Amino acid sequence: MDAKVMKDDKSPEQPATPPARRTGKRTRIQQRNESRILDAALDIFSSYGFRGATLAQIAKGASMTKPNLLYYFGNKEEIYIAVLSRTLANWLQPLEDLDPDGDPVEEIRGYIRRKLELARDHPHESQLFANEILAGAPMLKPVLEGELKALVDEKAGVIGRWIGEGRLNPVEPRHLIFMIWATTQHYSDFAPQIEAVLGDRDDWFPDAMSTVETIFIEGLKPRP
Amino acid sequence: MDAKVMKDDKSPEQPATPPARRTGKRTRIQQRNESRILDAALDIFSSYGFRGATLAQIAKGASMTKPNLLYYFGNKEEIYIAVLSRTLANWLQPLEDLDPDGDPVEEIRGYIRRKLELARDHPHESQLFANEILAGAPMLKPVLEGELKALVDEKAGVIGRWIGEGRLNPVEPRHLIFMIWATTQHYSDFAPQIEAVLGDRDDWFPDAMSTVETIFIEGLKPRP
DNA sequence: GATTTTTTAGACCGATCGGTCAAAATGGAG
DNA sequence: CTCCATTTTGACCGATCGGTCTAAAAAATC
Repeated sequence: MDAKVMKDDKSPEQPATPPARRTGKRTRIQQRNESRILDAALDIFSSYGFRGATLAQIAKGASMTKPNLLYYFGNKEEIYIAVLSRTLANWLQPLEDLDPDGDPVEEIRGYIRRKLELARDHPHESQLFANEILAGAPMLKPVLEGELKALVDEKAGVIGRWIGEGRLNPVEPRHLIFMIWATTQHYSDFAPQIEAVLGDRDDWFPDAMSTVETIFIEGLKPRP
Repeated sequence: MDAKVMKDDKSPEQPATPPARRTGKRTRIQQRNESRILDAALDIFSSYGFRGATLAQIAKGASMTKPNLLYYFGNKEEIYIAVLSRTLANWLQPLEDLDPDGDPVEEIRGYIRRKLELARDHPHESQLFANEILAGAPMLKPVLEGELKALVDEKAGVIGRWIGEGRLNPVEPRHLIFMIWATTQHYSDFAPQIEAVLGDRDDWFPDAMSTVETIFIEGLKPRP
């Protein structure tokens, strides 16, 4: 397997292979089963990665037989790519929302909050990418070097300008972005560790948010 | 597989099964091969996790045949546990070095530096734990709830005392520790992403260190 | 209700998985 | 060199992997 997420620009979520009725549209059964498959696949792939996941697990999670699963997606890699693609947009959205014309401190506070809420509400999506990148990002590398790098470059420029105007402490903008990714995604990716250390309380969000916010905001706000 | 790293306290690194000569000591060949196996296993397990890794890969990495590998370790899980155990000490060391009697800001600066150097110099060890935890920490959970939780509780107490004395800004100490773990380990675990975004320059350390240091230190230093 | 299309699943396939075994090769001590 | 413990390996095993094929069941169309 090697690197080709997001080939077709049209029909952003259509899973390639599955049959199209004589009347061009997709059946309700198709829609239901495809989304059930992608949901189950996200569960499994996000825990075990591409190699560690098995079609049997995914089929079971989607409450169907393995051949039935392969009726909708040609092979394992196709499912994996479909899951990655479906998740990619949500993944990039919060950074895209960083507004160059907003107040620097408030924009960064908002970005942190959006990422942390994403970590709380959709941990599997974060874990999916974590597994992919740990394995060397074989499928996602082109995206990282393309779309992601472009987006980071753009937003790093914005942050750099804020710093140049003296509205934020001088830091390397790209590494600031990495830090925000790291701290927020940590609450998804290392959830078992956090639960173990905190003692399984699932109300970590307020403390996490206030601590992360304090460090970043106080760390970035220029001293008067 | 389920949860039993670190059962025997004596002989901290002895891989259980392998034969002991009539004269009690370990052969040079044993030592050489065992360490080659553990090195190779770290490479593979850290990329693909327990399930995704194969004995054939590890054997190839250790330049031996698969049955030969299984002459030294009884099965896959035994190798995995041995690798986790060998890595555990280094993993916990930096936090243990946090000195309650030191200057709070300097202690935290030192802790960040030690963790970031570890991320630069031994990325595979970080990735190994990342994979284990992403998979739900099936083997490591007892360690997380035991040793790790105890260590974090202790050091959180220290940080809490510093905060009580007004020597650090008020944050939740455990989440501060999580943040430091997250930001530093990020440079190991997400290395492909960082390289992709930065454009493959491998001199990220200085910028990373100064940015991380600025945010944390300025974020924690009480305003006069 | 008949017919055609879409969906489902049982049986099965070669490849690879983790692991075994017995026999050959090697190493070290006398 | 001899002898015996240690190490190495080729052949092999059942289970599971991703994936195929075919035929029946179920929907949709007429």
